[in-house]
Amino acid sequence: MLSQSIEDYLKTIYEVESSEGKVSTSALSEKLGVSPASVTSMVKKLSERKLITHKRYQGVKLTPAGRKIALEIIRHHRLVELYLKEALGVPWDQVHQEAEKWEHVLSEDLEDRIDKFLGYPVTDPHGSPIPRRDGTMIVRQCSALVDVEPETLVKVVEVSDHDPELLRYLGGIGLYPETEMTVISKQPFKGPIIIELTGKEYPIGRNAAKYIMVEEAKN
Amino acid sequence: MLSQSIEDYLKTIYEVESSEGKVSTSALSEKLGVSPASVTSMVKKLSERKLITHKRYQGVKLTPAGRKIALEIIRHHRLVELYLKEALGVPWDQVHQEAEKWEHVLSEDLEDRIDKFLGYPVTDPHGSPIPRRDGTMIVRQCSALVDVEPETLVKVVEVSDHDPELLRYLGGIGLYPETEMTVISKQPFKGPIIIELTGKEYPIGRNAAKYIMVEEAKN
DNA sequence: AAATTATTTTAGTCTTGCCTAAATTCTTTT
DNA sequence: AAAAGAATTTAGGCAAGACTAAAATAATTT
Repeated sequence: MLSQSIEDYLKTIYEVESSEGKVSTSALSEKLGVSPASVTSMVKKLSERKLITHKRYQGVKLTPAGRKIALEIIRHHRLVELYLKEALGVPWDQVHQEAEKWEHVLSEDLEDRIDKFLGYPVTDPHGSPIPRRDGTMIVRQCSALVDVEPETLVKVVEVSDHDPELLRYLGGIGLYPETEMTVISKQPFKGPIIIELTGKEYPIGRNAAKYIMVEEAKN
Repeated sequence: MLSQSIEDYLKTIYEVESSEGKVSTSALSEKLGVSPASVTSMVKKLSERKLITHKRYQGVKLTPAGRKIALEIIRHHRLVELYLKEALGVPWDQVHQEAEKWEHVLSEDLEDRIDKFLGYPVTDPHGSPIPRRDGTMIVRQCSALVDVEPETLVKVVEVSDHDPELLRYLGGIGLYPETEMTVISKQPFKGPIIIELTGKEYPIGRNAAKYIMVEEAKN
């Protein structure tokens, strides 16, 4: 059995690896809310257990074994998120923090029951793909809303779950995964991006727009 | 926030207090699967926090504050047991071990949602009463099956959840809380108790019969 | 290239919750 | 009432996982 701490590290390493490529001690320190020194010592332990590889001063990489575990945890997390929303009506801005705790206590049996209950879903409430049980995951090609040219019809693929406030705002205007919308304009001087959705226009800050992933919709 | 360990201690103290009256270090040591010395040191800590009172060599007692917490944990445990059975079809002999983990990670919000989903239930799948949110609990008057005189019609009130094997056996013969059955005879020399249930007769070992609580049914 | 700054690692501590072995205290038996 | 036995507590340690402060290394600026 792995400790909750180890599971959190592996999950976070996977996430940083996907979003930033390189996984530095300081990045982990920041994401995990733990001192850099603590990261160094845990990194040492994970290396000894062959869950990651590490070269001093050069960041870490998951081994296949480590990646498998990371994806199991992420699978738990995303299944739980969707389950809480579907079965218990938990609002989508709250599912993340609940799932942070549940992901560590989900048995295989319960995982299967939840998976079945949900009809073997492929994405969570934020549009993130749910890893399959065998440790594979289908990643959809998409770009950040902030990088899209104006006058493009796009479909929302995924929204970051890290900021509940953003999620509440987006939910409020009806912006969910699979929603189609048009990018109207990008205001100058780092101003907001204006989108049109169900006939109305809304501003989205550039920063927020980094966390909204979209794909071009065929017209 | 209380550690999982502290929550387990308080819950166990409550349970031993109810079933045995006195709560000795060794009883806790046994139930918690921990050395007596470890119990002593945790007891010291819980006393300092005013969650229990303790007189050297004389056992411990919950304070009102400690009892409140114990009942919250037990409420979580029992709600989760019932939820897993009702919502996800987990067999009644497995819900206990799952709930042992979930009870520690259930938020107030989720507790309420589950409670509502279940229609504000008053007992768990084993017939144990679910404590109310205010820390009160209704205890039903009942006696152990092993103490019932033959030729009595009884109704099952509660079955201990500590032994999955027993639960599977009982489930197999259709013996659940609220089931009515007749005690036919008690075989001599500590032999089994014979009960009749839906027209068939079944033997129940004396030891098992200690863990089946019943009340006299009005004929 | 040297100096400054930023990142990472080492060294040494702390807390929690467990352990074993030994000492104490209570209980029961003789 | 003394001895034997059982239960409890004390003493001293260990592992996990965090911390701070200081040292080492890398990266950037001058």
